Amino acid sequence: MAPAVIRKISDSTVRRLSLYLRALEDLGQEGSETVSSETLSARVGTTAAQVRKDLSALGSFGKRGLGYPVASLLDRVRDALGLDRTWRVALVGAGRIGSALHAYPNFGDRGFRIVSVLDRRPGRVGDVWGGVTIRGVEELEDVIRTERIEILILAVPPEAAQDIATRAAGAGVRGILNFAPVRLRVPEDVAVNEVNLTLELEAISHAIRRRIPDPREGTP
Amino acid sequence: MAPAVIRKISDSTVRRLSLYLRALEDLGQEGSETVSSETLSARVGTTAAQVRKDLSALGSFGKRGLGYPVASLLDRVRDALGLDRTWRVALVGAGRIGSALHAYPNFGDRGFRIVSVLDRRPGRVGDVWGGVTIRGVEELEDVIRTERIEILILAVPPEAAQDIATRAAGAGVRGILNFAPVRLRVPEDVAVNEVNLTLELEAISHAIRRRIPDPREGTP
DNA sequence: AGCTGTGAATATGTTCACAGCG
DNA sequence: CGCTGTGAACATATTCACAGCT
Repeated sequence: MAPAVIRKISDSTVRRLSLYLRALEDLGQEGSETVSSETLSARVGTTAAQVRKDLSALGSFGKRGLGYPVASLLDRVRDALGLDRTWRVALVGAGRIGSALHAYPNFGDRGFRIVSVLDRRPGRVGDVWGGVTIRGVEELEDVIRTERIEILILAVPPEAAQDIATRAAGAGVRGILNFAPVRLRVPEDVAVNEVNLTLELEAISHAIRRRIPDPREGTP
Repeated sequence: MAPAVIRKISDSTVRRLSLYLRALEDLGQEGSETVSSETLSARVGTTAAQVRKDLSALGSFGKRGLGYPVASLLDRVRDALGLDRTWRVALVGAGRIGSALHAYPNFGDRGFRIVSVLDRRPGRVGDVWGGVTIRGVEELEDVIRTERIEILILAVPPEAAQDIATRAAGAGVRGILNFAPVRLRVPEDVAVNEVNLTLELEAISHAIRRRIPDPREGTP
């Protein structure tokens, strides 16, 4: 069962698969047994052809004339995203962003379990967050090994990020989600994803400027 | 003098401009008067050719044999991103993510000023965050107009996001940074950027799986 | 008929390579 | 020389369009 993913899945397709997943969960909830590429594309804001191309990377199993069976498509998409298991995640940085991420319910729903929290500041160490006691960042390697951490969420100041990433990679972490606005250098076999919040606002700022000027501009 | 937008700048270039900006600020801080495409590319993790292509969209003013003057390049990049001014931003959603974003220092450094905070929950309304009193979300249109809000940061539950986006667009907001995992439908003249935290973790999960194939997945 | 799956066509983004200026 | 600026080559991603299954 569950044949391996056959084709190479591109980055942009992977990101859309994540969107399809959410839409499919909703459709399942609503009782749909089957869904067409047209319907799915409308839900996530792309085209029907794009959906078919993306899903064809998971193998062909849509029913012509009918659409895709929601339940098995859900399974396939979850498999392709590696969500057919739970992931052991550590959060480094117990500041405001760390706190928000720790409480973010969607992570747990998708199988990402934050099983450890670390912080540099002695004042934070020993605090308990939802049953997890915050440990000092000097214990990083130890935590990764004994807790079998695979993914690290980095929510620390930029100047601390590279050192932690290097140590984490050395201790065997396989992926890092980085919120610090610095480009991390890590070994090739560690997957890194950067979330740069200021960049997102700057992209909006640029887009607004390129569009039709705001009629209110110039009015005091 | 108003910044002359010369060429159409692609989305991927805009995102890299934001990275160059941070690198250039660092370089300026370190006292560099000039920087080569090679050096800049190394700092942000791209290629020298890519940097030159990107910067050529801002007009040609690098010095051959020398590189780009850091100070004027900074100005050009800021202009291109629309950062030669401050932006009036409202934050909707005073939960954990909202709280983290409100305290995020980088926004203010780049000219994004959160001048208003709104929340749906009566228990939050009236609280004061850094000098800003939280108002009820029913006052959204009023706040946008009287406070001249141009950009909205949406940090509300997914089921509330579309309604707020629609109302905000109607009241004249020009851009929305959306943290709710739903695709917003807004008029064409409103710039939207989605930040989907679960998607970022899922992309990592997929990448980890692709790198070292699971031994069970060997069957052809 | 209805809708998928996919090559072929197109569009967009990246890298190459080199002419030309300081 | 060294390094930019850029057309041309290449690589990727998206859209089209239609043959073929159910």
